[in-house]
Amino acid sequence: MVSTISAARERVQAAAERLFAERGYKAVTLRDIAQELGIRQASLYYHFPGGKEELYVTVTERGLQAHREGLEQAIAGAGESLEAGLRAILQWLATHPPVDLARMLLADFPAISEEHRQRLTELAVDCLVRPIEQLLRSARDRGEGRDVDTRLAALSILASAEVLHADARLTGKEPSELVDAALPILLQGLKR
Amino acid sequence: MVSTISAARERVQAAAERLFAERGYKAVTLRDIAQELGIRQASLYYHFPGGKEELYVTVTERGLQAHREGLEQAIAGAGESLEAGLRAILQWLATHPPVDLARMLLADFPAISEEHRQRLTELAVDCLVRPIEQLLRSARDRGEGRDVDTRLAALSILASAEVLHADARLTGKEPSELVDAALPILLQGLKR
DNA sequence: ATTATCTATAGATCTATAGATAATGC
DNA sequence: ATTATCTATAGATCTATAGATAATGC
Repeated sequence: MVSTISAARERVQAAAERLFAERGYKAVTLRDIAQELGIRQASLYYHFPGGKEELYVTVTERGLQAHREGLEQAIAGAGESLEAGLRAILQWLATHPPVDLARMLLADFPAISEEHRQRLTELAVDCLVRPIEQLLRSARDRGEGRDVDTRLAALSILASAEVLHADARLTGKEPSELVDAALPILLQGLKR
Repeated sequence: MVSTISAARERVQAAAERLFAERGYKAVTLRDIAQELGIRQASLYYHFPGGKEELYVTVTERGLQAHREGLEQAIAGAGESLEAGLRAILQWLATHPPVDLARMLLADFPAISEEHRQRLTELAVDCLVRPIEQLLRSARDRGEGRDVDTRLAALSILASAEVLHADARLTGKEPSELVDAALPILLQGLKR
């Protein structure tokens, strides 16, 4: 049998992914992660001999790929309309671990080794920005979307989704409520 | 004479503000700040006896208030049009220390003492979100702006400005170029 | 024998304190 | 005398390693 990924290792990854996504690399200690799991900090080295950096790189890679698949399926499942696609994207992002791309690029990635940094930087763009750009481009090609800088637009959508997390946390509102409120802003803009 | 703020203290604040804004509270060490200034870490305690937290709180407060004034003046100086106001806001944000509101609320503020946390949270909303909301509300009242959730719209604008910093860093583009590209997306939306 | 934990601890890093030093201003 | 630095170092925290322990599976 192909080595099954142990349930314990899986739990470690899930806790680490949530904490790193929320607070970033430096603000999360191995002790925080262990505490969340009810085990000792040193026990994490059984599952991740490479320590904090290996754990961070692993769950970040995994999280980015999950976001890519989630975004692609959300878009695919939403049909042809730009509005439906965008709603599906926001809904996905609002209900999964937050992505603070600016923090990743400016704070988290510079703290890890050169070797991993470069790959993660490319992966982040590939998994997060590209699927959204793709949606915008095909909407534009269909004549449904305006002719905008798709890269910047994708970054704006991502960043907007990120503040939905913060706002939901701060105000206690439901993410799906916020998605409904944010969608028309992105679609139709601020100007009458 | 009212005690002049020493030039040395001012330099410390400037360096700290830049680093904290870029990387966040936990990712910046006092050594980083001192190194930037060409002095020893312990020397920072002469200017900020309260240590790292006092330094962070001071420069964050100051930075937030500078952003409030900058945003208000940018809006006031831009005249009546929503487009001009929004361009002025983006231009200000793109050319001053980045504001990662989500990171502040989820990572930085939870790491400082309860007492300062609450005040900074309110101040952040007051200095960043409120001026932008004000612009959107008065544009709406003039019939120039659409009827959107101004809080969410303001958060989106802020978040978009934040990614401009990251994108400028990553691609080497000029912030003002990015402002010109981002503006129509925010104003007119993604849909045709 | 393998899996998954534990305790104990070394070593690195970081914050913070104490006291010395040098320059400038009265 | 005041201002602004320095060196030295204590104490806390964090990452990482070594080796012990207990449970389960063959």
